[in-house]
Amino acid sequence: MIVNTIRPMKRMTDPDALLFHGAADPTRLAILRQLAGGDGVCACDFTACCAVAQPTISHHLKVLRETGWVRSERRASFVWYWLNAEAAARFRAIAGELAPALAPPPARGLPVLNAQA
Amino acid sequence: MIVNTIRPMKRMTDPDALLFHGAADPTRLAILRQLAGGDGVCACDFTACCAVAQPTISHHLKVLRETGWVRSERRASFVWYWLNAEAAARFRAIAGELAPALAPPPARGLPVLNAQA
DNA sequence: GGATGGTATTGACAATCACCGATATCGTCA
DNA sequence: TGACGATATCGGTGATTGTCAATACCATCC
Repeated sequence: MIVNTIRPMKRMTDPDALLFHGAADPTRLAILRQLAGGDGVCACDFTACCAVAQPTISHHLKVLRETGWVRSERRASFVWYWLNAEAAARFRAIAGELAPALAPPPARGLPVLNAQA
Repeated sequence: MIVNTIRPMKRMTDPDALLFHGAADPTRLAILRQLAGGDGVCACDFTACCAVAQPTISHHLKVLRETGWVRSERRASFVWYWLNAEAAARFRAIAGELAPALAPPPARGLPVLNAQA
């Protein structure tokens, strides 16, 4: 038995899944899109794009930071954010990995295992 | 005021965020990777890749179906799954959109709005 | 028809999440 | 130093999620 009875809480062990989790929210995706447009965005300019309060924006920026999507830097009273190039590159790599040839036709064989239908 | 006090439950309005939500789990990402390798995988072959019970696999397959990642087809007692080419293509498109030039250097200007630091 | 095996659904539970108001922190300016 | 603006953190709440056991569904075989 691999799974023990204590519910081992193994969630989000895959760093790529964590990357997806970072982008899997409308507000965060809007932030990422705004960041992709330019060379850096002030935190004060995110409140316009999403209909959420300031603490919520700050929370999502923290999630994006923790999932590796963005990096930040304080300048005077403002905090600037920009896309982390490594995360974007990794994202592209996964995209290429998941869609190697975009093969549409389904197979016609038998299952690999338990093949005694 | 855009946000009313009743917490309008506007989650997951963006179809792209929904797509990412589908892949934002280690088990589901493992399933997607297994699907990307071949021309179709029997549901009975997913239990090997992830240390979860059969109902959990079935649940994740349902999520992947609902988020547009996979399509399925019954053949005799087995159910076959394969990657939805449209979803993979959409993913590639967003990945390219999020990483247009991978510009690393941060900006040095002032905020677009509220620019009186 | 009955047994069998693969898959989906149901029900329940703990963990996580998105959200906000209130408040704290930090930097600038007068 | 004190006021002020920008951002982050804290505490709480309701919704969603991942997981499993039990069970139902469906197709095949005897």
